[in-house]
Amino acid sequence: MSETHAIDSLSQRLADSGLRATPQREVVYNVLLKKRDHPTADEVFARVKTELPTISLATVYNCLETLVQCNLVRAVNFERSPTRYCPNLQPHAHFHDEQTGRTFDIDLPPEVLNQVNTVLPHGFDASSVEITFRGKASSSPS
Amino acid sequence: MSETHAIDSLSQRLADSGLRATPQREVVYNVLLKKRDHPTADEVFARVKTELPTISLATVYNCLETLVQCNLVRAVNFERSPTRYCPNLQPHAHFHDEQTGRTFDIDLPPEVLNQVNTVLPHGFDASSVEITFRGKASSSPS
DNA sequence: GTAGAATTTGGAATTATTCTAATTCCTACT
DNA sequence: AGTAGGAATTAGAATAATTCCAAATTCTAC
Repeated sequence: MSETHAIDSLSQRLADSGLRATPQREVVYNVLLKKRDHPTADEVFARVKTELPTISLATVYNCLETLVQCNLVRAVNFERSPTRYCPNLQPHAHFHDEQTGRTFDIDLPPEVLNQVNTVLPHGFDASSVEITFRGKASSSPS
Repeated sequence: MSETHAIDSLSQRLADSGLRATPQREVVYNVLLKKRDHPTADEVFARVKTELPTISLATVYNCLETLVQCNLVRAVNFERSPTRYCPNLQPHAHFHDEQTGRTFDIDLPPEVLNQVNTVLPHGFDASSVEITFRGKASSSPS
């Protein structure tokens, strides 16, 4: 996928959501496409500034959020909300209810855990896995 | 598992790591065992204060970190480090190299994704799943 | 009992992010 | 072409979560 192509799809996506394709948004998106090392907002800010020296950090945050909303970018460590603690040491996943903010433990059968571990290529040695669902919990146990 | 029992295992675990069993650590741990709703550090602080009114927030953070290190507690939203962004929209997991701090995309075959989704009980409607490995990446591509 | 280490404390500092209000930029309409 | 009104950007202040620090306290071992 050429960069220009990608930018076209950016304009398209933005337009679909009734948003404008601005230079800032384009440069932010390009920066993400060019070096796919999961940069932080600060790192994006630094890279974008070489092309748009007057851009502000707030704009970078705005653009990133816009791109996430348009489904062009994923935020990897969501949850700027505080770290949560749980004493359940059995292998389990978490379900985060987006409406209530509550977090539920979801039992994780060994065979599922095993299969998940098979996706790691040679050379990746995982000491832990975290599986987090997000969505709506309709019937809510305790 | 009775509470007393749990506290015994707490002393044990702490001792194993050459750490002391203090009232603060015990109360923090008990608070986590008593109400398993994945509280934040602030919430733990509030609950602990009813029993130890003079405890400080810094101590709560210290105790929580100690408990996590002793493998008695899991931190659910690790990563107090900044949110990271990636333009890869294919279903994929992430591998976080604890030594270098780098994050790698790990391809996620549909059948694995499907199996992961089967763990959700009735009433949980997930709009997204996040799978994050942590560990050591020995051979490191790109 | 006392030295030395571990722990706790309160407050300051830091970090990531969001808010705010003012300005600039577009777009659509005349 | 000129302008009203909304969208986007900007800089800096504000906030929230967490960590740091230095002093006081508490243990533990001798």
